[in-house]
Parts: sequence; structure tokens; C-alpha cells
Amino acid sequence: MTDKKENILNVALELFANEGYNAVSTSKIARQAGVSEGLIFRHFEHKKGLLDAIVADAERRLNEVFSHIIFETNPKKVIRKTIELPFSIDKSDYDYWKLQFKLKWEQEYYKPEKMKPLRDKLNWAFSELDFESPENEAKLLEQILDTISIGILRDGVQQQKQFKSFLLKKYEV
Amino acid sequence: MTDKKENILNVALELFANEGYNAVSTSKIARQAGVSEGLIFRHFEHKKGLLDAIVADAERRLNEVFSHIIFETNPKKVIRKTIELPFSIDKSDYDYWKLQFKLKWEQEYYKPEKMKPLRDKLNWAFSELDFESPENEAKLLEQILDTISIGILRDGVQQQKQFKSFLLKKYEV
Amino acid sequence: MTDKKENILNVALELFANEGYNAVSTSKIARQAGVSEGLIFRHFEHKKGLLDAIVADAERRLNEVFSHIIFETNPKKVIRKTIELPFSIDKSDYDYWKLQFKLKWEQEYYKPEKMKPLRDKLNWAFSELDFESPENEAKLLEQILDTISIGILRDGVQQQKQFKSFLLKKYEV
Amino acid sequence: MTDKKENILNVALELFANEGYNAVSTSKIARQAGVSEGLIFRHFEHKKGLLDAIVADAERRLNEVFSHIIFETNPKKVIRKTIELPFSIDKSDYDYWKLQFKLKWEQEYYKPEKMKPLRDKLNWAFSELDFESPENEAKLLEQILDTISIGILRDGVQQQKQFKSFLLKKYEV
DNA sequence: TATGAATGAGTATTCATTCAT
DNA sequence: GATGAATGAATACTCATTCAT
Repeated sequence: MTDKKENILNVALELFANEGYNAVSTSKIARQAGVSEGLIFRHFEHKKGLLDAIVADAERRLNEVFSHIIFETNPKKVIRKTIELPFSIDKSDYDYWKLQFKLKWEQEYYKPEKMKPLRDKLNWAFSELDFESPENEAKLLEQILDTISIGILRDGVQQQKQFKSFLLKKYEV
Repeated sequence: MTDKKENILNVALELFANEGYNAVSTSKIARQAGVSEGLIFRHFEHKKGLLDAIVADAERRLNEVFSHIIFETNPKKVIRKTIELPFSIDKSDYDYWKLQFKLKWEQEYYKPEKMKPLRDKLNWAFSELDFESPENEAKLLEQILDTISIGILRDGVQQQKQFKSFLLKKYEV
Repeated sequence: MTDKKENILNVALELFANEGYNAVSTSKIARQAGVSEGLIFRHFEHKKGLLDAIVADAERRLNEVFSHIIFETNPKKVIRKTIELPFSIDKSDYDYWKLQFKLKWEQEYYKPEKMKPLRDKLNWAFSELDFESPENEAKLLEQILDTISIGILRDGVQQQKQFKSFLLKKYEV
Repeated sequence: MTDKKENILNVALELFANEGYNAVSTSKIARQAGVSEGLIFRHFEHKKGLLDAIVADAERRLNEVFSHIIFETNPKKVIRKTIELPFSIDKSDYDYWKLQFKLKWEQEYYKPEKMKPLRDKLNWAFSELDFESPENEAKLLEQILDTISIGILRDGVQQQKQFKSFLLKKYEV
């Protein structure tokens, strides 16, 4: 991948995440990436192709992060790691996650199956720990994960830290 | 308010909620509302004014819904009503809520103080019920409220019904 | 039809006829017609819609011209009028005809049925005059008509005048 | 001439003939010819240079075909061969001819002198055969040649075959 | 109040062409 | 001879907004 191509991807990620896909023009991306507008289309065919490339990248990262949990064998640790997950997002990855959440609202980009492995693992963990309704517990925790992430991305990690302890304690993990 | 003005508002709400503010053109709104494009500007000055009008309306409705909880004096019932809240959204109001959630991501439209009264009430309820960390419990429930709402708006109320019983039981309300 | 709309049509006809559809940009048409580029699309939706409007107009004129021949009852006069046809094209209509011939090469715009009524009439005329193969004679004369037209449009009517007498004499009409 | 250069020429001929010079992009030619876009410019300097090369080639072929008629000494045979000319176009040469006719409409590429030798020969032939107005007869036949060619290129040779017999008989050749 | 013609700046995308390798 | 990255200007088309009626 050439430098310029990477430039485009980075700038586009930042802009899409913070201003929204539709609100960002290809000309703005080009200007900010220091390339000609035409180059965007040489590399990604259309604006949407650029988004697709970024999303594909984001999915790869998501999977990496998830795998740490999936391969955990201790149920308590599974839950703990899940709660800790959003707090360990690297600041340089914020934009990836922001975009992720923004796109959840776009029919076309919402793929619940992406979360399936995590959900299954949580399901298993709550079963192991003899919770009454492991399925619903898994669903609940997954949703909590979502909202914490949203909070962190909006207000920063500091604001949410004590909330993390609260959750760890509540789940006794 | 004239028929045509209301037409514009209704159509704009629907389109903004489902396709996003930036993705909807004033010409599309006008066409779908059966009015001339100029009329939108006569009534709302600019596109943003149209959004503002809708948001103001949405806020009024939100407050109405909240007041049912705010004036409740039984702490258990406060929690119960909060959990039940998203399940009782009228289908005809879905678009209002969808827009609400979409706009949460737009810096400019995110106003956390809108939720303050509900949060305070929950805080009070959890205190009354001797929860250890009422503040965090309130925060947690508020966030759960968010994600349930999102789920309902996306997948319909039916899919989430058993989750409601699960929560009511979990909170013993 | 507003003045500006007519302006657009006139300018577009001239440019399409002389430079070719693909070689003329909408911005050039707008500039030359003294209107904003956007107006072209307000009125004709897309560039092709503009061409369609012009072609429809041209077809109407074509039919008018043909009707003079179709309603002729004297077979000799039918042939004479056909031969004279291209020589009587008004100079102000040249562009219409030029465009017509240019488009004959575009699959999509070549509609042989447009000429059917004339062909049938010629067929009838040659039959009446006891030509051996009236069908082929009709075809031949129609093709001659074509090439004369082309010649006139390219080199002007003067150059072709003696050719007209030659044909009239040849067909003894 | 390298393989790749020939590839480019062949593809360009086909595309120019069928879609028109302006409607075909160099990138399309490159893709279809399986070469890099840059190579087109290395070989032909600019897009127009590519067209020029094709046209030059076409002219060479045209002259070859004409020479069969020019060197004929029997006047009847001259006319016969002229009528037969378009019916003997090789299918693999259709694109050359199509392009030829399309370009007749482009001021810049219309060179009537290309046909001069044929016209002169026909003139001579009709004189020999004591036609009243050999000049006009030559002009007429040349134009018929044109329209037959157009018909063949559009509808195939089969459709026009009986028309050929008709003409041969009409001219008694 | 309401329309519809009109605009100017902007949008995504395409194009012919250059150039270092 | 050949590639592929890169460009800048152009292209068809859209948009929010204005204004005379």
C-alpha cells in the first residue's frame, strides 16, 4: 500500500467517524490527505468503496480484540475481560470504534453476526456460573458493553472508570 | 399550523429518522410532502430550522413520557416504569425516537441534561431501596434503557419482550 | 415554456447538431444559453433528457413535412415532391436535420419506422406508374433522398440544385 | 509493430466505430486491450493520435479496394464493380467502414478528395456509355454506394442482396 | 400562504495525460 | 517497451436557498 493510499484511509476514517459519512466530501478528504481528488477514486472506485475498505479494516481489529475473550477458559475471567474491554481501547483506535457505532444505525452496515462469537461465549460463561437466564444475561452485558463504549468515546475513559469498578463488583468478577 | 406545514414536518421526521439528516434533500422532502420546495424555507428559514422544529417537538414528547415516572412516588414503581418505558413506545412515535438516537451522535444535538430528571429520580429510587451504589445503578439502568430502545427500534418490540420480564425480575420490581 | 427553457433547447440543438452529443458539455450549453447549469437539469432531468426533447421536436417537424407528400394523390407528384423535399428545407431547420442524420448512427435513436409512411407512399406511386420493381425503386429513392439531404446540409443547397433537375428529369416527373 | 500496439489499435477501432470517438475513454481501451493506459500515450502521444493512426490505416484499405475499379477498362464493368463493392466488404472490415461513415460527419475528418478517383472513373464510364449527364450519374451512383454501405453495415449484407440485383439490372451491367 | 423558475456553489466521478521506475 | 501511481481539469448532476409573482 502506497503512502498516499494510507493517507487517504487515515483521513477518511477520522472524518467519517467524527462528522459522518454523508457530511464529508471527497474533496475535503483529498485536501486533508494532501492528494488529488482523483486518486481516491483510482484506489477505491467510489466514496462508498472507501468506507467499505475502512469498515473491513475495523472488523479485522474488532475480531482481534474479541479473540482475547473467546479463548479465555475461566468463565469469571470471560465476564471480567468483557467489562474491561471498552476501557482498554487504545486512544488511537477511538475513531475506528466511533465509526463502528455510528454505522450501527445504517441498515446496510449493521451486522449482528459480528457480535455472535462474543455473545455465545458470554452465554457459556453465565451458564457455567449458574445464572438463571444466561441468554438474557449475555444479552444484557453485551448491551452494557455497547453503552459504556459509547460513553467512553464521547466523554473519555476517565469519566467511566469508577463505573467499571462498580460493574466488576456487581458481577463479582 | 397549516396542513402543508404539518405535512412537511411529518415527512421530514420520517426521512431524517430513517435516512439521516444529511442524506435527505429538501427537494425530496418537498416532493414527498406534496409542497413546493420554497415553502419549506418560508416556514423554517433553512433546512436546519426544520430539524430544530422537529427536535423541539420530540423533546416535548420525551418530557411528557418522563413525567409519568418523575411523579411516581413508589421507588419500585419508578424502576418498573423505567424498564417498561421503551416497550410502551407507540409505533407511530418510532421515528421520533429513532431520530433522537441518531442525533445522540451529533455533537451539537447531544444534550445530556435532557435525561437529568430521569437520572435523578432513579438515583432517588435506588437510594430508597438501599442499593449500595445508587448513582451507578441509576447510570446503568439509564444505559440499559438506551440499548433496549435501540433494539426495539431496530427489531420491533416483540423480539425484546422476554428481555423485559427478565429485567423486571432481576430488579425485583 | 419560459424564455430560458427555449434558449437552452435552441443552443443545445445547434451544438449537438454541429459538434455531436458527446462532444458538447452541459456547462457549454449553459454558458452559451446564458443560464445556470443547474437550470438544464431542472428542466430536462439529465443531459439525455435534453436530447430527447430535441429529438421529439424534430420528429414532429419531420411528420409535418412528410404529410405534404402522404396526402398527394397524383403518383408523379408524389415522386416530384419527394425529390424536391430536401431542397425546400428551411435554413433555420438545418440543425434539426443535421442532428437527425447524425443520430442515425446511434443504435438507440435509429427508428426506421419513422420513414415507413413515406416509403409506403413511394411504393404506391411507383406501382401506379408501372415500374417493374416498385419496392426497390421506393427504397432507392428514399436512399437518394438521404444522400441529397446530407449533401445539402454539408455544402449548402446551391451546390445541389442542378442535381435536382437531373433527378426530376430522370424520373420524368 | 508489437503485439500490444496492435491490440490497442484493434480495440480502439472496434470501440470508436461502435460507440463513437468521444464516447470511448482511453482507460476503456487500455482495459479491453489488456495494456496499461500509459502505453497508449507512449505509442500514440494522445488519444487523437490513436484515431489518426486508425484512419490512416482505413484509408490505405479504401484505396486498395478502389484500385480494383480504377484499373478496370470496360465501362460496364466499372459500374458493375462499383455496385458490387459494398456487398463484398469483408465482415472483419466492417468496423473500418463504420468508423469511416461516422467520421464523415466530423468536419475535420471529411475529405471528399478521397473519393475523387472513383468519381472520375465513374464519370468516364457513364460518358463511354453515352449517358446524358455523366457527371450527375456518377454523383448519383456514388451516393447510392454510400447509402447501401450504411444499410449493410447496419443490417448485414443479406438484407440488401436483392437490392443489388435490382441495381445491376437497372444499370444494365 | 404558496408556487415555481432560477441560481451558484458544491458533489461524486471521469478523463486525458505525465512521469518515475 | 511497459507499468502503475498520480494529477488537474472537466463532467454530469445535486443542493440549499432566493425571489418575483
